[in-house]
Amino acid sequence: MDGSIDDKSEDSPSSSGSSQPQNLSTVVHTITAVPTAIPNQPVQVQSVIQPTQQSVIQAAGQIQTVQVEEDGEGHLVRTDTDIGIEKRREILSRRPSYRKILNELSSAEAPGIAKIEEDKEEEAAITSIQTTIPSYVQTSAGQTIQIAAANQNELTTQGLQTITMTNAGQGAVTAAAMPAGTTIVQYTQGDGSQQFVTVPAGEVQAYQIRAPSSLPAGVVMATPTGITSPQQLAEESARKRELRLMKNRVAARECRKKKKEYVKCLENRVAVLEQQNKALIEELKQLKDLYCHKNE
DNA sequence: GATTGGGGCCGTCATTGCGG
DNA sequence: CCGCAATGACGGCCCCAATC
Repeated sequence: MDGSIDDKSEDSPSSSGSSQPQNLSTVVHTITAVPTAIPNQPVQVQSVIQPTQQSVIQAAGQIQTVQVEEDGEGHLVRTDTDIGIEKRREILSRRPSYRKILNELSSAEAPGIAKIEEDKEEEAAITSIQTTIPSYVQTSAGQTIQIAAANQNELTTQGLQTITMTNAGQGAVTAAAMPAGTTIVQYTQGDGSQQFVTVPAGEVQAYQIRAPSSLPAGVVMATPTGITSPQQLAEESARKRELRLMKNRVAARECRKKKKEYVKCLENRVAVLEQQNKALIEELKQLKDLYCHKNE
């Protein structure tokens, strides 16, 4: 009975599996406080609803004003009248997005925390390349095709440094490993790692190179036209697999990065809330003293 | 110096939810 | 319904500190 808030719905974000349906619509925050310390009337208490990672999507960072009522046993019970239960259930069933969560957190408070942008600039950079690539492919007859960015500095900062198409017959590094005539699309990521996508022999001219907006920065996808033989089909599926793995690799990297930022953000938030809690306890103590002295 | 246990990072696979 | 991005889970690798 020291005025501390006993939040029974609190749960660690990582401990809740995303596949389990959440049944957290009846969130009751029981606030154990000394009844005599608070006048017998509805009290405005600042509480943060953060029962699971799912709810964090909507609730994290929001200091929500809630109604608190006494339950007859000296406990002050919060009643969630301001959130529709159905809507809440719907919200809770959604899978979390660290980006969304972080943006919620940073917009709700802590102006110092930078928002994660939606990679619009990266996409813009890629788009500018994709308009350039086809003309290179069509006008050059294999050999080595170097595509240099118009604005090298910008591209470097956006994660795409160079894109080089090399005829394996001339390629110094990959010639030994690839069948004669195989073409490799090489790209370099912002972190310096290099990735390759193979293009079967004789298909260089038949490819349209495009960079869909869904691809991560630095990825150029080649789409074959008119594949007929089983070998080509196999190569195509292998290539698709490579692309999928590559994209997933990048996605996993991004996801981990976001997750780390999210955890850091939460830790900061915990620190802030602990401070607030301390201050509130202190204030409560002072008010209590004041109230007692007045009655004497 | 060899071994071992923990922690971090990475790649891959499976799953889920969303948007077209 | 399908394709895709996001994410959890898992295993492998590497590094480091502690112990023998």
